[in-house]
Amino acid sequence: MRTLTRKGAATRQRILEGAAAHIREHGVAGMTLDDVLARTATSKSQLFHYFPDGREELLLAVARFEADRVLEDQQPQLGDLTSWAAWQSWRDKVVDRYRRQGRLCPLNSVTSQLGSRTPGAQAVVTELMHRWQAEIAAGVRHMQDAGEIDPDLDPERAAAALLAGIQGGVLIQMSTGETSHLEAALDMGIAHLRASRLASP
Amino acid sequence: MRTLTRKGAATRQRILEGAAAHIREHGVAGMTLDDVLARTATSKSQLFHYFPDGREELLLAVARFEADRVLEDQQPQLGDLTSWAAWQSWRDKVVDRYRRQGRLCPLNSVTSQLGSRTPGAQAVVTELMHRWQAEIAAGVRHMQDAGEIDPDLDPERAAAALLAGIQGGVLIQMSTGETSHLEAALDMGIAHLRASRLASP
DNA sequence: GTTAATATGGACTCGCAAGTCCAGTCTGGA
DNA sequence: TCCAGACTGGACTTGCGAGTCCATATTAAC
Repeated sequence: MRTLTRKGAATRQRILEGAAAHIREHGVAGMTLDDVLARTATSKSQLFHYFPDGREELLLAVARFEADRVLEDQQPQLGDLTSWAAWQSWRDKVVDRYRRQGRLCPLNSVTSQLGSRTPGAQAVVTELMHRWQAEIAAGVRHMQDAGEIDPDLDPERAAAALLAGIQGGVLIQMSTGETSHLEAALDMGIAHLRASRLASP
Repeated sequence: MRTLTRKGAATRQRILEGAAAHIREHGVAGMTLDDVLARTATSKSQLFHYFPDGREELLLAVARFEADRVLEDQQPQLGDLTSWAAWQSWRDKVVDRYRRQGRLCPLNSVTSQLGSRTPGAQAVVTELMHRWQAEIAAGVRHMQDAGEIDPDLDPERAAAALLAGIQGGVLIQMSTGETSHLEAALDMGIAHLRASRLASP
C-alpha cells in the first residue's frame, strides 16, 4: 500500500466504516468479512488489498477508529472543565453518549475478541485511557487553581478513580441496559471533588 | 439428563471446570470444544451428553460458575462490612483477587462472546451485579446505623457508584495490567463514605 | 443375574468463513 | 499516448470446529 489514489482511499474508508457499523449492531462475533463486503459493495480482493493481514488488521483499524470517536464525542466539554457547570455539562454529555450507544460497546467487543495476542488492541485501549485520564486530571488541576478543590488532592489519582467509575458504569449498562450506575459513579465522583475543599481545613 | 449417577456428575463437573480453566488462560475465542476434551480426557459424546446444546450451553454454565466464584472470593469480608477496618480489609481482598486473576476476565470474555443473543449470559451478570450491590449497600446501612455515614446518603446509589468503580478498575486492568485504577476507585469511594458524616451538619 | 437406563469412545459429516489467485479494468504521470 | 502500478470482481481452496451417530461399556435397581 505504497500510495493510495483518491478512489482507493475512499474505498478503504468505506470498508472501515462499514465494518465499524456492523460491529456496533451485531458485535464482533457477529461480523464476517462477507458481511462487510455485502454492506459496502466491495469484493474480497479489495478488502485484502487495503488490509493485507485480513480480519485481524481490519479489527485493529476499527478499534483505533472507535477509540478516536470516544474522546471526540466528549468535546468540547471534556477539554474545558473550568467550572462546576462545565463539569455537569460534561457529565450529561457522557451519560447521553452511552445511553445512545445502547448495550453494545464496540471497543470492548473488539479488544476482547483480539484478546491477549495482538498486543495492538490493548495498546489502543491503554492509550485511550491515558489520554482520557489526562484530560480529566487537567480539569481537576484547573479547579484546584481556582480554589474549588483541595490542593492536596492528587489530580491523577482522582482522575483515575473517576475514569474507572465511568468505565464500570458503561460495562454494567451493557448487561442491564440501565445508565443508573454510570450516573451514580459520575455524580459521586464529582461530589467528592466538590466536597474535598470543605473537608480539608 | 434425567438423573446423573455419581460418576456422571463428576464427569460433568470435570468438563465444566476444564472449560473454565481454559477460558481463564486463553479467553473464550481461544477455546474450542476439542481443547476442553483433550484437557479433561473426555469425548465429544460426553460433552454433548451433559450439555445437549453444545458450546452455548457450556459457556453459559461457565458464566454461572465464574459468577458464583466472584462473590465467594470476597467472603467473609463482603458480608461483614461493619467497621472501617472491615471495609479496608475487604478493599484489600478485592484488589488482591483481581491482581491474581491477571489480564483475563472470564466473565467479560464469555458474555461478550455470547453477546446480545442468548439473554441468559446477560441475566447471569445482571444478577451478580444486583447481589454484589446489595451486599455493599447492606454494609453502608450498617455504618449509617452506627453513625459513621451520613444518614441522608442513599445506600443503593452509593453502592452502585462503588460497584461501578470496581468494575471499571478491573476493566482497565485488563488492558494496562495495572491495578492502580481499581485501587484509586475503591479508595475514593470509601473515602467519600467516610467524609460524608463530616460534610453534613 | 437380568435388564434398562446411563455413560463413553471416536469416527464422520458438513457448513462456514478466512484467505488465495488470476484475469481484467482504471488512473495518473511522463 | 502509453504503460506501470493501482484497483476490482469473483471463483476457488482450505482448514477448522461444531454437531451427529452408532457401537460398546458401565451402572444401578429389582
